[in-house]
Amino acid sequence: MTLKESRPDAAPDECRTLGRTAAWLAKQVELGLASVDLSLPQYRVLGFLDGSPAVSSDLAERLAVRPPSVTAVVDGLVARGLVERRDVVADRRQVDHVLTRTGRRALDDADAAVSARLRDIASCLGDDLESERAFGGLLAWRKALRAYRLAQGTAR
Amino acid sequence: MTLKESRPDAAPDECRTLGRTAAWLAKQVELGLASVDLSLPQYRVLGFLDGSPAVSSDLAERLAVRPPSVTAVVDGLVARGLVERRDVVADRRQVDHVLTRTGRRALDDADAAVSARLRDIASCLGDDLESERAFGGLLAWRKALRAYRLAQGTAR
DNA sequence: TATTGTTATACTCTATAACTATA
DNA sequence: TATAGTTATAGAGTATAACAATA
Repeated sequence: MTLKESRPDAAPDECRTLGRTAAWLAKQVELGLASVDLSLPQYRVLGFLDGSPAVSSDLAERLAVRPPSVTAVVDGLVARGLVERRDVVADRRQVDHVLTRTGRRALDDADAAVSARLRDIASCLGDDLESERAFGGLLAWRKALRAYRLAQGTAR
Repeated sequence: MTLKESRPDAAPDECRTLGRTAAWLAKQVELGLASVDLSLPQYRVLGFLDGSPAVSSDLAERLAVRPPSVTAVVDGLVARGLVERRDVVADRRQVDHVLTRTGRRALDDADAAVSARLRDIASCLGDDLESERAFGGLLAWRKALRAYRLAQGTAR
């Protein structure tokens, strides 16, 4: 089909450029999020806050950004009423972040929008088995990212 | 092997939040790119220019951004000597973009850095079969994205 | 003194609107 | 008149450095 696929020894090359695929996939996620007026960083924050609240330093570590970036992203979410800042009584330097009811709804909408777009794209494979391979791969990456995070946590 | 065999009624929820995984994976790609001082948009441009040159409008369409964003991102790459702008003789309004030798090297380095990080993460799965499922999934997404792009092109 | 988070500031990526050059 | 791309400008996300409040 393409130039690369027709070459006999293309297998190593296919793996080498797999990061590009992840980069394009990320753009598709962004496009899906645009329909619910959310950015990728905002989506990550909401997703992390889903389940339990978190203080600023937790967010910075898990989002892999510096503290001022957390402030900036959360500012936007607070302004829209999706996240609420709360004082921490035990240590008054810290700030807790909780998902509001509106925030939960926004996250649900975002999940739906992105899922729909991913399904749309996967459906272009035509083959159900191949499609399952795509989503199964994403499940594997979720598992891997969790394990990786855990490993980083213990190594630190 | 299939998604639903592990837990009977977990599939809907697991699929619903799969976009979050793509979002986190994107962050990991960004972190990998940081080691070669490249951003996700820059990486997309270099990857698209790999193989053949492209005029600005082609880039805008394929990157899914507006024309001024192309100018901005390419400005940075031109300043670093990774991309070269060239006049198009047939239509002097257009501007062609080609990867320089330095740009090719930067792209190779980026591919290597991102691949290494992805392998690092996948290795946390412990299981080689599961790891293969992760990378196989990414291959499926690459195929899907190509098919999707093609479908969009014909539909337009 | 050390730590937590914010403010000040700057750079990149994104957009829209207005403009230039060419067709 | 229409099209390709850039410039002007603004907003979001990122960073570093400096600061305030608290431990």
